[in-house]
Amino acid sequence: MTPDPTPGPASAQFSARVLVVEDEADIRRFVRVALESEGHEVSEAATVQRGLIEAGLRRPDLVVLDLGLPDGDGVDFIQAYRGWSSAPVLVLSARAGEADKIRALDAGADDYLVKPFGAGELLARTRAHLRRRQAHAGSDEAVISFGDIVIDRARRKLQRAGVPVHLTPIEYRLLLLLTSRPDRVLTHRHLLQELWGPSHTEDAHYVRVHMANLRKKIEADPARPRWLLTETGVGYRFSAGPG
Amino acid sequence: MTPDPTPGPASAQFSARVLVVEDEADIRRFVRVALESEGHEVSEAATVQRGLIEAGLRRPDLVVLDLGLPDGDGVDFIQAYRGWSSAPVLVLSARAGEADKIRALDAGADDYLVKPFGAGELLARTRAHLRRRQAHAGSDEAVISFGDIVIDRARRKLQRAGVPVHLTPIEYRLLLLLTSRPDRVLTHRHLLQELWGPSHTEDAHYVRVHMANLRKKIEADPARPRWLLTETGVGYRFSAGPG
DNA sequence: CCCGTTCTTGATGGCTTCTTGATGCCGGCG
DNA sequence: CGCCGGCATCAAGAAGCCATCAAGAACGGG
Repeated sequence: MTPDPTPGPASAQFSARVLVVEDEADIRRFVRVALESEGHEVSEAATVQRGLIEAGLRRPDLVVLDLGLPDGDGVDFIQAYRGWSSAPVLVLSARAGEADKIRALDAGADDYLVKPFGAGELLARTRAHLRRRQAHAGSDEAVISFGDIVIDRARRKLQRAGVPVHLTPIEYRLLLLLTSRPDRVLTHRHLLQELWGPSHTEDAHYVRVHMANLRKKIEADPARPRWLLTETGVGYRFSAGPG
Repeated sequence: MTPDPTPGPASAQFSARVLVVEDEADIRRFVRVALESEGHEVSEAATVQRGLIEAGLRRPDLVVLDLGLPDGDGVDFIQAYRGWSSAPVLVLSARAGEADKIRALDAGADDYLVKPFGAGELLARTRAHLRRRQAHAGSDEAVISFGDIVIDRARRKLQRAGVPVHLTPIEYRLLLLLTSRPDRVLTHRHLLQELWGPSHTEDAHYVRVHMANLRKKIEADPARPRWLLTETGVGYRFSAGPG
């Protein structure tokens, strides 16, 4: 397929949202600093409870998870999280026993790193997971364009006929979700889950309002959309092709 | 509706083709025995050269790779292999240094296991990689076609003689139900249960109305259907074969 | 603490889809 | 030959879904 044109693997990195679930403040800071040095956007949580809430709110691309948390086992987190997300989970643990590793991996974790660990290895492993995730994530181009619209993902900016157009955070994420899966129908459930988290999968109304606002900004005739099409009773679709 | 496709952890395992590239016969055998105990089909190679040839021939779902090979560095293997395959690569190595790990992971490896390692951890990690791979494989192209009809399940689109045809949600689901069981008779009860739930298994009339609408859209002569056949007193059947 | 932006939430009207009843066809059977 | 059960078709009304507007709440920056 598309041969990898990247010269150095590590250089062609992109920025991701990472959630760190860890109760020890020192380690949390160590991990945060390391991840931020790669340009990632880091959020933190110190408990299982809080971790699941943050995960629902921030929708991270990757989770770094400590197994020993004050309010429960990290494996509980994984099982709950896997109920609605498939983002990679990298486990940190002081326990080096094989049984612990197997339990975490079989619960749905993707990697297991024993403390103490080096920042270099942590970052290399996150790169490996994010790289794989990105490879599967449809169009990963930095710039998407259609009609007179140009989306610059790196700068998070959108132009229409050369004129900058402002999108609110939800509008932007909604547009990216749709454009990154051209021609696919994304169900209300799916969109709600991605944008609002697993607890709001019923409020289809949210999507309609924001879709209307988005259409006003990028469609020539919002009442008869050319790009953002409605699939009645199902969801929405970004129609890429010409005509 | 559609249940979460993620199966249980270790239980719902499946058999995969695995290539082991390793020069030490003892370790090769150790790894082979472990993998075969999980039901995988194992092939072996002892050199980079031979490994690439085997990979081309066997098209493995996963590669277990030793870094220290007689005819070259395992990283060479990864780089060459990544040119045409994205199957997960799990590296085995006696070298525990961080620099070695980073180099292998950034070259395209997915995991790095330091010797000596336990069979349990090796298997848990392969399960993690294969599980992820399979989750993504679920979105493979599912295209059904018969006569001048093409159903693109991924895009939820239907074409007739190249012309897009719009189906309502119920029509679409009805058609999928029938086409997914070619030549089998689906009873009224069964169809009603699938489309309307267990509380409407008596209203056979619903099915007739929607079947009529569906036939109008995909049959050349709706009065004398070629694909969606009536089994009087029983239900309906999708007739796949020619003639 | 104030102000502007963004999100949520409710109301309304238009449109699509589904349901439901009426009607007619066909084949089997008395 | 006429009746009857199962089926196809049609069309009207009901129900559900969608677009849009607007007001108030929540949020974040200065």
